[in-house]
Amino acid sequence: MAEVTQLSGNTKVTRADWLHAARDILITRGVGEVKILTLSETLSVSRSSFYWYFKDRTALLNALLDDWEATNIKTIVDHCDLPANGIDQAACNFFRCFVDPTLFDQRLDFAIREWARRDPAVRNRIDAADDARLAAVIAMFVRHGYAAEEAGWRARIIYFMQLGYHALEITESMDTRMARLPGYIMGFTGRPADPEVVAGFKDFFTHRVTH
Amino acid sequence: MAEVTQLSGNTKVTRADWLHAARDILITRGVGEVKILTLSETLSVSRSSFYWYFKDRTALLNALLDDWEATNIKTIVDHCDLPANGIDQAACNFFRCFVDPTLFDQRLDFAIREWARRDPAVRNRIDAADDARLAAVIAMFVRHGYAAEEAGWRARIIYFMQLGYHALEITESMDTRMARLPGYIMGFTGRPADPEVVAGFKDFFTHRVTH
DNA sequence: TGGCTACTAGACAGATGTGCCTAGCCGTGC
DNA sequence: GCACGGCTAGGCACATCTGTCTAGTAGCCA
Repeated sequence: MAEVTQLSGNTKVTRADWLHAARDILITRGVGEVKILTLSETLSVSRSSFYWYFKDRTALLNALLDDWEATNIKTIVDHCDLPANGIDQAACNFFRCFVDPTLFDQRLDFAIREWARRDPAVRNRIDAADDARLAAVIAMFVRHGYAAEEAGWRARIIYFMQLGYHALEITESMDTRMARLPGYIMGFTGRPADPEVVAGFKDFFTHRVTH
Repeated sequence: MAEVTQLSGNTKVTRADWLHAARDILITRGVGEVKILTLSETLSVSRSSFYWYFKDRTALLNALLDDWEATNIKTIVDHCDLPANGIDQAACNFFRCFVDPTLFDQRLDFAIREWARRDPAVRNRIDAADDARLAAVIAMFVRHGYAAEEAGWRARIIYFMQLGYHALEITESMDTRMARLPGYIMGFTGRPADPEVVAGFKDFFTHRVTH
């Protein structure tokens, strides 16, 4: 919620407030539930005030889509491009995106996918996002000595599996998930994981979450 | 659409017609778009006629959920339990569900998942479904000589990856998908696939689709 | 002080959806 | 041949959401 006292004039909320509230609803309830009436109630502002900041509901949705595109693609691609000593280390870099919600918001990603089912324009944009991400993962495997073909199916397994994991929205303790990490790395890369690399990832995770 | 001429009395559509139309919308547009008004228009029937077959909209949605539960869990569990000479064969049995839409409707499964985000009761039912399916896949690996722990993470990789694959709703030719099959089996099981098994699966696929 | 700008409130019209009620239609069976 | 029961049509009341229009309000600056 905005700091009302710091706003000039008669202003009660900002454009960013509308966007933020809309994003929350998009994630938790889906596009169909992103309603100006509901948002105005949660923001305690008149509904008609919305039209000062946005032309109409579509303009709001487009802004949400732009925000998603700007962050959720780049994060994965960047993490795949990070330097790594071996493929186990590289895989862990990739995993970072998926255990740290500040890096990559999977719930937002799935909300967009659901939206894409109804809107061809959104469909095109998320297809492009998947292509870009998959290309980055493939390049990661190739860089660590995998042949193009093997890199292709390994990249698909690791990327699709991460998506599938979050599609389930499993509520699983991080301990049990971490316990399976060496197995996952073995499965994804075909090579056993260096215990130090595994320890390093667990370290990253605990530090990320605590603060 | 129903064979109107074969219906007795003044009947124009059956309860099954309403269900079928609702299912189509649920899959293509999501729960929120399952509207009695829309359905009545596609069925060319008065909207109020709906209330003869169903108490209200909720009753219709519950019926859809029951139908999904009755088919989409059993199919996967049954295919995991099929006899197989090796794990490559067993994996192919599992894959059958995902290449034959008549066996398992992934789009329906994802429509239910989206619905679960808004409805805790649906959430519980799909969680139970995932547990049952995963248990069946784990048992499949154990039956083919994998230790419990390895069976656990391998089952998760193969099941979550299939879900992730369909979460993307990729439009990929079956040829390119089939070309990656030996690689996928290698990745999922950790063992190379018997070429005969691969050929057998391709055979199953072409025969299933052509008729 | 008084006008300007940026923003907000509330009323209105209209679209779309639900659920209920009543009247009516049409084969079937007495 | 007529009543009955299964099914349908359309109207009514009500709720929800959108977008527009007009009036109004609070700070800023001349």
